[in-house]
This record gives sequence, structure tokens and C-alpha cells, in this order.
Amino acid sequence: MSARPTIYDVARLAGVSTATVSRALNGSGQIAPATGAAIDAAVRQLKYRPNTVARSLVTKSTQTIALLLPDIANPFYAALVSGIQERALAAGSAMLLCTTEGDPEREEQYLSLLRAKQVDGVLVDGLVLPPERITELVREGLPIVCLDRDIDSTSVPLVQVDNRLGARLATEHLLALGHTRIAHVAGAPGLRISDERVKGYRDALAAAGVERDPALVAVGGFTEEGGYEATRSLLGASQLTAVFAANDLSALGVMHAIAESGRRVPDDVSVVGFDDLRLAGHTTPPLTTVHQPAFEIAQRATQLLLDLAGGRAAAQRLHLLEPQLVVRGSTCPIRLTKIM
Amino acid sequence: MSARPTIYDVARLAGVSTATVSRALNGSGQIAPATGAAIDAAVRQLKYRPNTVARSLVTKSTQTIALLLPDIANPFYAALVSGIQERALAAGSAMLLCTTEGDPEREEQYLSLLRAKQVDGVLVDGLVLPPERITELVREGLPIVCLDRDIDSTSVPLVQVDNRLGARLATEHLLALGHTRIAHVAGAPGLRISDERVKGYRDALAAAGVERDPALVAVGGFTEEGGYEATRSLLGASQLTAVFAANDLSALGVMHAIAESGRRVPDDVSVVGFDDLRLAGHTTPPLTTVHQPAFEIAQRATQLLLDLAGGRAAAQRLHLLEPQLVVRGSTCPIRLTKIM
DNA sequence: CTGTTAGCGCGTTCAA
DNA sequence: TTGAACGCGCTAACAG
Repeated sequence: MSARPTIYDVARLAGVSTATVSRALNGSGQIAPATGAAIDAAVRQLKYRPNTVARSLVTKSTQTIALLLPDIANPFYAALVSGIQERALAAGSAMLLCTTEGDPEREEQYLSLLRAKQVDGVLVDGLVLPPERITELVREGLPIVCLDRDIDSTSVPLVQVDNRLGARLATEHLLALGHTRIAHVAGAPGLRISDERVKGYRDALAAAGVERDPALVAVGGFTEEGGYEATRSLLGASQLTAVFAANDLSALGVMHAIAESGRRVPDDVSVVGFDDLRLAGHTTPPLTTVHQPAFEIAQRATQLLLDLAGGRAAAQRLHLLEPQLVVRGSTCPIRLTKIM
Repeated sequence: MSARPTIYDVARLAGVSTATVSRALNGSGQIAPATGAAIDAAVRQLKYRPNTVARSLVTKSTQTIALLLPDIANPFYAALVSGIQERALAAGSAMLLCTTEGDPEREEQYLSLLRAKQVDGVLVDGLVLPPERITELVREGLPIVCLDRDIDSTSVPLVQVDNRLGARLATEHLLALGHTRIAHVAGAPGLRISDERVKGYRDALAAAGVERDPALVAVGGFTEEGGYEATRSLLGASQLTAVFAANDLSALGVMHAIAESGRRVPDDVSVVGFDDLRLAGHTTPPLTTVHQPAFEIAQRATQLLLDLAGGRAAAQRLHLLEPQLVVRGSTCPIRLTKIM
């Protein structure tokens, strides 16, 4: 077994000291062209790659960040990854993925592991740990940036879409189509992004002078199953002609429940989602929804984290990005709708 | 700024040497109960956490593995993560996620980064780099395990579902329902898992004595879009009453195309998918599909990798897990089908 | 059962 | 422009 070459091997082959090799490799200090070439040749001949572990031990930077979230099988969370990787890779960093299943113990376990691993920072989404705990970690010097679902901590930068505006756009779209019996399948009460979307929904109704009916709101928990159940109860109790679901996943459940009840989307009931997951364009019918700029959110958050890790403080704490309505086939004018 | 405590601080506070602290922390060697308690107290008081970077430098193990694949937004890939994390975390390891977008340069870039980072091993799925390149890396001492989509390298253990059997189960299900005009929306020609599924489809037809019709097979590329396009061409050219799609994603496209043509699923056309993604249970109608034990595949592959990294060679190269048919609402007997 | 002594592979002074 | 020496924080012999 040939052990991997070290900087010492390169130095000896090039006839210089390890300090010179180190400087040449990192571009620090001036190197004579001739020695530079010799080092280059030695590196190539030996196929030398610096050991980043040893480097980290002295530089105090591991060139590694972490993404901590409940579940990567949730398509929205997954959509964040490519933006993160793009930015991280550009900075020479890799990303540790830590999924917690929403279990606070797993969160603690990972956070502890991440600290031991000396990660440069961590991106968090959908944390369940109390905000004070996070603040504590920040005080201890761990750079943290929150994206998408926020937490109640002013010590952590936050990057997310303008949820309230997005919900308003969705609802206004339905109103513009002539709907007034518009139901909302909400996320999870108490969750900030969920409450913001409810507010946006109400904003739009109020602005249009449409009376708000509590019987038109049910909780879907952001899941297919929840959206399905919520809609079943809604269909029985109210005369709805449209549904605004808090996210695309629950919109799937909504559409399923509607179809099962013998109604058709959008002929009998229009449906709008939120997120604009990739699959939203491939449901039957394709889903009208509110686009979240997931890639940009992820990029921005990653850049913020990298800056923080580099000692550059964030200029502002809150970064709100713009949502955008995407009209597809799951909504249509009320005139075409049969009132049931 | 209080620097994080080191093993030296703990040793001094506990009145022992760093070697003793190290032994106590790692459970190596015998420690007197009294000293153990003193060390424990010191650790707690200082909130000491070993620096794994320094540890790695000497142990040659980073307690880190990597998952290298094209795109985590693909739900099937995402489904692999939890099984990996479960096993890795149990072994005290974290997982680096490396997404390549199917770009060979990105694959090389990541592989190089991973080597520099001294990861203990890497799990690969959907690689596009030539098998020889992988074999080379293995020879250089990098533990690699392949899961799901395989590569042509006998030097790499492989864990996947029995694709041929799965496809056969799907097709047999349709045959049992009385269908004979069964189309297949294939994956990507040349891709092993895709070809295996085509074989399974043919196996079933042959066993049932149903003549094979080339006009009933089209390429869907494993995507929603591809499944949609393939089905549109299929609907024009053949008298099909059922479609077996190579995966659930393309099955979404299949269902969309069918609905768009004015036909109904399953009344006019039955549809079967492959993978059993979470969303398969929430389409309209819910999708009959072939379940892949993704969690087990991931677990098995991770265990194999960890073993390999620990110097324990894999007993066998190929690990085929059993698929299982899951019948939902997208298939029904031909007697209920209107021949069009 | 415990302490002393060496490194692991690198970046970084400080002189030269 | 270069080299010698040191240390990052830890584990691993080897004595005792």
C-alpha cells in the first residue's frame, strides 16, 4: 500500500522546503518562477492533493457547512439543495446533510456532532428546538442562517419568500376569476409561515370586500394526507368553488379529495397551491400555484452563511424574496363553474 | 472570545495527563473510577467536546461518508437519504451530499474534493463517469459502494432492487386483469436498470403467451415530461388499454397525457408505475406501482460502505432486494374498460 | 492504571 | 525569495 504523498514528499522531490510548497499551493507569498515550476512538476508526478484535515487543524476552517432540516424527501426542502451546492462549491466548501425527522433530540445530536466536526456554519430550516437554544449556539460562535421556515430569534439571519404576499396573490387570482366561496387549507397553526399565508388570504378577501367565513378554513398540516382530510370536511360543510392550499403537497390531497367526491378540477372547484414544486407542472390538471424562488433563497442564505463564517456580519437580518403566481390548469373562471 | 477548551484544559482541571483524558473519553484502556469521575466533572464544567479534526488527523478516519448523485430533487434519490443517515449516525458518521446534475466534470470535481477531505467512503448513484475511472479510485484506496443505478465495475459492491422481477410483477398484474394491449414507457435505453425493466416486461408477456408489439414501447427517460410525450405518441399509434411506466415520475406524465386525450384512468387505461414514491399514494387516482425498498437499499449500502471503510471486505458484490407490487386505484380489470 | 514522548500533515512565524 | 522551527488538538506507543 503506497501511502498518500504529503507536502513533505513534494518538497523533497522539488528540492525545496515544505514552507515553500505550502506557499506555492496557496498562492501566499512570492515564489520564484523556477521553483514554482519545480513544485508544480513534483505535485503532478506525485499526484499530490493537500490533506484538508491537516489544513483545517491549523486554519480553523473546515470548508464545510451543514444543512439541518426535518426531511429531504419533502420536495421543497430538496429544491433548496442545488442553490446551496452551487454557492458552497464555488467557495470550495462541501455540504453535510442532516435530517432530523422533526425530532428535537436528533437536532441536538446533529448540532453536537457538527460542532465537534468544526463545521464553518449551519443552514437551518424547520427547526423544532427552542429559539433560545439556537441563540445560545450563536453566542458560542457557531454561524447559523435560517431559511424558509423561520424561528423566533433575532440573532439569526433569515431568508425566505414573502409568504403573506404570496398567499395574497393566490387568493386575488381566485377572486379575479369571480370566486367568492374560497376555502383555505392552512398549514400548521402557530407556525409563522403558515400564519403569514393565512393573513395573506384574509388580506385579499378583505381588500375585495368578501366576507370571511371561518367554515372555509381547515388545517392541512402541509401534507398530502392533511390536505385530503381537510378538504373532505370542507366539502361537506361549505359551498366552496375554490381552494387555496398552503402548499403544493397539500394541494395534491385537496385535488384527490375533490375528485373522489365526484367533482372536477377546475370545472367544479379551482385549486391553487404554494411552492411551485417540480411536480406541480405534472399533476392532472397541472397545478396553478405560487412560485417560491427556492434556488435564490438557498443561494442567498448560503452566501450569508459563508460571509458570517468569514467574519463578515450580515448587513440586514431579514431577506424577503418575491413570490410569483404561476397559472396552470387547476383554476378557471367561476362562470364555467357549476355551483353545487 | 473564549477559545474552545482543549483536551489539555480538561487534563489540567482534572489533574491528570491528556493521555488519560483521551483514554477515558474513548473508552480505550482501564481508568480508575476516581480519575474517571474527575475527568467527567472537568468535561462537564468546561463543556468540552473533542475536536474531531485533530482526531481524524491521527486516526485516519473522518467519520464522514459522502453521497454522490445527480439530483436530490428526484424523489427516489431523496428517499435513499433517511436509510443512509440512520446507519451513518449509528456509526457516528455524518454524510456529505454531492449533487452533480449528471455532469461528469462536477463528478470529478466532487470526487477530488472528497479525497482531499479524506472521507471514509462514498456512496454513488447514477454516476456518468466511466466505470474505469471508478475502478481506478477504488484501487487508490477509496471505498465505494454503488446503489440503485449500477455501473459496469466489478470492483464496486452494488445494492439494488431486482428490477427485472419488479417489471414482471407490474406486467403480470395487468395481464391478470385481462389486459393484453400493454404499453411500456421505458426509461433510457442503454441504462442497465432501464433495460432490466424492459426485460421483465417482456418476460411477463412471453410467459402469458401475449405477442410482443414494438409499437407498444416508447422511451420516457424516467421523467414526467418524457412519460407525457411517450404516451402521446403511443396513444395515437396503438390500441392500448394499459401502460407500465418505468418509474412513478414518468407515470405522472403518462396519466397526464391520458387525461388530456379525454380518456380516463383507470376506466379507459390502467397505469402502473415503479418506485412507490411517497406521492404515488396521493395522485388522482392513487398510483398502482412496484415498491422499491429504498430505505433498506440505502441501509444495506451504507453498512457495506462502513464495513469496507473499516477494512472488512464485502462478502458478495451483488445485493438484490425484493420488489413488491402495490395495488392502488390506477388499475382495473379490462372488463370495465371501454376498448377505444 | 497512568504519564511521557512522538508524531499525524499542514500553515506560519521569524530569520536569513 | 526561502528554510527552520513550532504548534494546531489529538491518539498511540512505551515505560513505569
